Amino acid sequence: MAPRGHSADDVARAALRLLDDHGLPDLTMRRLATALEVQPSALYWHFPNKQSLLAELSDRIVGRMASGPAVDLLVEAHALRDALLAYRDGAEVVSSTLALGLGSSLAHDRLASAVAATGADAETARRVATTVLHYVLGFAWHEQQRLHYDSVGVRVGGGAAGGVEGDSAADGIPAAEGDPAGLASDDFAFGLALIADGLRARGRV
Amino acid sequence: MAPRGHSADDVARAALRLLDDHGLPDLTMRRLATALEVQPSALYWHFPNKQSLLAELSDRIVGRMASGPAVDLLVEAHALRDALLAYRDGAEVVSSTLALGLGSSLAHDRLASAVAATGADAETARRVATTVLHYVLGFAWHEQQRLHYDSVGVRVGGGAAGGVEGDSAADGIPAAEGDPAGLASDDFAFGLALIADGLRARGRV
DNA sequence: ACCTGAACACCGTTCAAGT
DNA sequence: ACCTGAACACCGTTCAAGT
Repeated sequence: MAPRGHSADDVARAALRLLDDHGLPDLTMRRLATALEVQPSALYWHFPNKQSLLAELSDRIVGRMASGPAVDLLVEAHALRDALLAYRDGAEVVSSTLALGLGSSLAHDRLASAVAATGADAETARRVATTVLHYVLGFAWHEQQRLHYDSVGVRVGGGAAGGVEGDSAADGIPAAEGDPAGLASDDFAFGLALIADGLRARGRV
Repeated sequence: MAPRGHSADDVARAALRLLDDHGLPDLTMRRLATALEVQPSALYWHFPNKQSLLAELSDRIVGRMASGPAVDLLVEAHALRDALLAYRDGAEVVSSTLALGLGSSLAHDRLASAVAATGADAETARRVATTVLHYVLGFAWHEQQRLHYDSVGVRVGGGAAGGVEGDSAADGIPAAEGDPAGLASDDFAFGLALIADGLRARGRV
């Protein structure tokens, strides 16, 4: 019953479970060690540091995108969003990992392939993929954050006083009012279609 | 000489300086307190917690966008990027703050105004602004991260082993090869123009 | 109004040593 | 190959008390 002899895969799977159950702030090396019934230091035999563990989680999350050939940009973008939303705080994990230059390039590669399939040159495909990737990551992160503290009921107003005399509304990003679980999807599809239209318009010129 | 009687503005300014000089990971409440020659607990008289302090910094960074009427989407988007890049780790601070639903909506508002100025309805303006906002934040964050560890010389390769048998290249996001300080700007303008083209194409339909 | 002192409950990481 | 034990150098936050 006492589990001795963990693999790196065991660690990553336990971490993914901890992430999904309790969120990124609670995913600490110490809690993970407790979940695996080992000392914190034991984790460093499997991963050199926490960031490389997060990169592994990022790859597993993005890995949920289908493995067949990428043919359609909108399909791939939606698949990426679905993958990010499949785990609690998934968008933040992937976003941060990619921003650090870590993690696999699977998402970017699949988006670029889909663009290239329309006849675009490689450079254009790369750039469009970058645009869509940043859009999807940013949107999903924001969306996931709202889903989370909507469920907890937390909602914060303005910030502390400051010298800058901005008469900012200080209401955070203008919320998708009410957000009956469909509005966010509509907004997501809108932005995506906008970019796709831009790509098509480019083809006409 | 001994500085007694700090204001919230003093704290925010010192924090902004610490951020710009040493980066977000080194911006701790304890280091900030040391810089101000007070005890860490003193900071909690001015800000209820670290996140609200970061939200104030976010507002000040975004506040660098011009205060006149917003007329052009591309101009506003570039102004936002410039504001984010003006402080070390500025994109991450603003990105995280907005993802948490904190900070002012100045950036989104200005982008939306610029879109509305082209005759678009308010709903479309809101959605386009959201699309552009996420794009700019994601792009700038990624760009800033690379600028940073390019200057330090850090570059990381693949992740730790795992169960998922992905043959991923594990080289991070395909870099803007070489990156002679102009490529990133070109890529940024490309994605932006793509979205703007999409908006125009929409007008034609 | 603004701050100190002291504590609480944590972190990530290293490293010699064990089996 | 995989882990323990113990330590190092930190964190954010609270709160009574001081001036």
